[in-house]
This record gives sequence, structure tokens and C-alpha cells, in this order.
Amino acid sequence: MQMNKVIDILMIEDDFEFAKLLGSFLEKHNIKLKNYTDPFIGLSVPLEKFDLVILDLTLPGLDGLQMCKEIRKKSAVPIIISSARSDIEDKIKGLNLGADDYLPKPYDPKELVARIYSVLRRYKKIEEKNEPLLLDEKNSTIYLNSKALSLTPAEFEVLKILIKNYGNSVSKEQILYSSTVFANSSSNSLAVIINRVRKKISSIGSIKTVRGVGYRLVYHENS
Amino acid sequence: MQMNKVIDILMIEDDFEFAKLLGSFLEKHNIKLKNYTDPFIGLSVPLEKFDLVILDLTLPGLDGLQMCKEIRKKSAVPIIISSARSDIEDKIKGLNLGADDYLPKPYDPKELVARIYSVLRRYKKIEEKNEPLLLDEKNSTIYLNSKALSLTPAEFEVLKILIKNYGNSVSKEQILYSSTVFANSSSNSLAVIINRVRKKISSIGSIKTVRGVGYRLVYHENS
DNA sequence: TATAATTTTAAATATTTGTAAAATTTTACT
DNA sequence: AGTAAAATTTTACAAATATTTAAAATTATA
Repeated sequence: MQMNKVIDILMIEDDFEFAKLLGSFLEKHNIKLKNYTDPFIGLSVPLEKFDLVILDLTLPGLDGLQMCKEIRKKSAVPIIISSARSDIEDKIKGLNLGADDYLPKPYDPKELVARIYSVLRRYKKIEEKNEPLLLDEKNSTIYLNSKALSLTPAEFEVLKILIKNYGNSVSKEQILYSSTVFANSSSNSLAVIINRVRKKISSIGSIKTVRGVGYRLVYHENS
Repeated sequence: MQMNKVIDILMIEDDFEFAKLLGSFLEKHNIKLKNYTDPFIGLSVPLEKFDLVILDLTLPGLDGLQMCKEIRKKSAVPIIISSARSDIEDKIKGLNLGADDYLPKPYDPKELVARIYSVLRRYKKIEEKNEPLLLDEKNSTIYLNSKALSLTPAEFEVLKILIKNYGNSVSKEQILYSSTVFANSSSNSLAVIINRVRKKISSIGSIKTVRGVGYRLVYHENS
């Protein structure tokens, strides 16, 4: 996996030797591991310095599940629980307390790396959404600079397809046949709707016509 | 876990009996499972209808990893790979291809449920605390921001169906035939009830009309 | 049975989509 | 460049569909 940025991970694990070994392995994968053998000290660390937390369940003095709960109270940082207890109930409790993954010990460190990247990929996807038009299909809503656009159903369908095919042009037929909304539409009716959508998104982009074919969404330079 | 909304899951699994069994287990946890034994048919399904995909790795005719790749090409839908192959290399490949989790078979279905919720929580597909409308079917009550809404029987039925189908639109017929409350209703009577429910939930959401079809519940942005 | 609450009906209003004609832009040809 | 044909856009209005209102009918409740 291609990665330019070093990933900072906080681990709470009382087996110091294991932590050291794991740390040097992760280093090769662009991951910097900071381990605390003492959960109380680990908890006092500023969590925002880290991209992810690896939590051992069998900690001295404090239950790892309890710790997971404590972390979730103050932060949404991704958590991977790792534990020698492969008890199903522990797994379920851990995941329900807000952990993102649960990895039974012993594990192959390569799997840990894959899971770290998987969790972070998931996490990032939510963070980085800087497109001027944001499609929320479940809510049938399109946000223009995080403000909901007021669109009629037909307008929504058209813009939805254009957003989904951003970067490519879309044929008129592709739009017309995409939804029952256009069940009895002539192709001129589509032109009318395109015209109306154009006005509504004019502040951030435009719909270029691809003559003889269809349309293509483009954003303005500074968007 | 308290849950309003039914979670729609697409599964690609050639063991039909297993799928059936799992489906009825998940049902108890508010999860609706749609299984396809044929990966090619499964791939042709509109992915945006589903909240998550469960993928079996050992499929006839097509490699599961290949399938994972195909899905990722067209969608960011969460994917959990489940496989009898507990080979580390497969795990790593799967996770690196964009899967969100990898669950070796055989697994406890309870763990699957926990992992489904964990993945969806990360995707913010499910609102943990801020679900503005909470359905309590046993007590025939709907809470708006934890305050009981005053609804007539017909209003309750309508809103219940809309909440349960949050994310999808519901046809007028589907509502009308759902309960004896509407035994002798014209479709205009439904419009009147929708109108009244709209007023009651206006602070946190709205009911969008799907022209020619029915209605769909949506929540406001800041809810 | 009377009263209140709820649902239904029907008519008025409002919104969304479709149509057709005019205006504009693009293309290809001279 | 100039021009005619084709494609696309715009406009204004018509048609279809959905919403709102208020009052009548029904149902539930005391």
C-alpha cells in the first residue's frame, strides 16, 4: 500500500518485549508505534496526536474493555482491540463499545498492518469530502457546499447521474432510461430539466453539453 | 443495540442453506439479508440499495477477491469478506483491495452482527445517539428527540413504515395495505395524513414525495 | 347516547413535468 | 467569412400530479 505520511499509533500493551518487536516490524510499513505498558499513563496521553489506538484487553489493574469505553468518551480515534482472550463475548462487547476491529492473539503482524490500513481507509473516506456537490443517495439529497440543494425529483435524478459520472460524459439515453421519473419524457424535456439544474448549480459548476451525445458535469476552478 | 431502521445487506454466498439460516438469525437483529448464490447476478444488483456487502471468497466461476475489486470500482459500499480460507495472504489481499473486515469461517453469527454494526458505525450509516425519531413498536410510540410524539393511529402507522424504511421510498400502496387502519382509505386520505405527519416532524425532518410512487423520510442536516 | 377524536371526502391551490415554438449556438460546406 | 442545416437552449404555457383546507362522516370513549 502506497502511503506518504507516517502513521502514528498508540498501543497499550504490558508485554514490553512484544511491543518492541511489533514496533520494529511496523516501522518497515511506515507506522510509528508508541507503546505504554501502563494503561493509566496511556490514558493520560493526548489522543489527538495519534491516528489509531491498539488496545490489549488483559491489562494489569484496568480492564481493557473499560479502557475502550473511557477512550470513546473523549475521542472518536479508531481503536483496534487485540487480545489473547478470543472469547466471543469479549469480542462482541469490545466491538459494541466502539472498537473498530478485534484481532485475537497471536496474530500475524502482516494482518495487523492490513487491518490498520483498512480501518484508516474507512475513517479517511468520511473525513475527506471536499467536492462542492455531495450526493446523499439515502436521503435523496444533494448538498452544495454543505447546504441542501432544493431540487425536484427529476432534477435530482439528472444531477445524481452527473455527479456519479463526474469526469465522464453521460448520454441523454443513459439519463432518460435511468429512472421511471422520465418514463414518458421526450428528449426535449430533458433539455428543460438540464436548463433548470444549470441555474441551481451555477455558483459552483456547470453542465457542459457534449454535442450529439449528452452532458458532463464540471466544477469551476476555485471550487 | 437500539435500532430503528432495518439494515439492508447484500450477501454473495453459494451455500444456500447457510445463507438461509444466517438470514433468519440476522432478522432478529433488525438486519435484512438478500443473498445471491451466483456472483454474476449479485454483481448486477444496484449496490446503492444496500448498506453493506458480505462476500464469500470461494465462489464458483469467479474469485471472491476479484469480485471485491469489481465492487470497489463502482461503489464505496462497506464490504465484509467471509471465507473458509483463513490463509493470511488472502486476508491481507482482501483488506488491501478495499474490504472493511475479514471474518474467517466458521464464525459465530453474533460476532458477525457486532462487526456489521462496528463497520456501519464507522461509516456513520447508523446514528448512535442522535437518531431524531425513535420507534418503540411494543408501546406504539415514536419519540422525537426522546420526547413522545402525539400521533393518531393512522399517523403512527404511516410514520412507523417510513422510519422502518428509512433510506428507501415507500409506495402509497405499501402504506395503505400495511394496516387495517387504512382499510377503507382512498389515496387522497393518505395524502391528508402525510400532510399532518409532516407538520409534526417538521422540526427534525420531512417526508419527500416520490412522484408517481410514494414517500420517503429524510432527516434535516443538523439532526 | 352524547361528545370528542379521528378519518374521509371533495374542492381549491400549488408544484412539477411535458410540450411546442422561438431563439441561439454549433457545425459543415461553399 | 458567409450561410444553411442541425442540434441545443430557452421561454411560456398546458397537463399531470400532489398538497392543503375545511367540512362531513365515521369511529371511539366517557
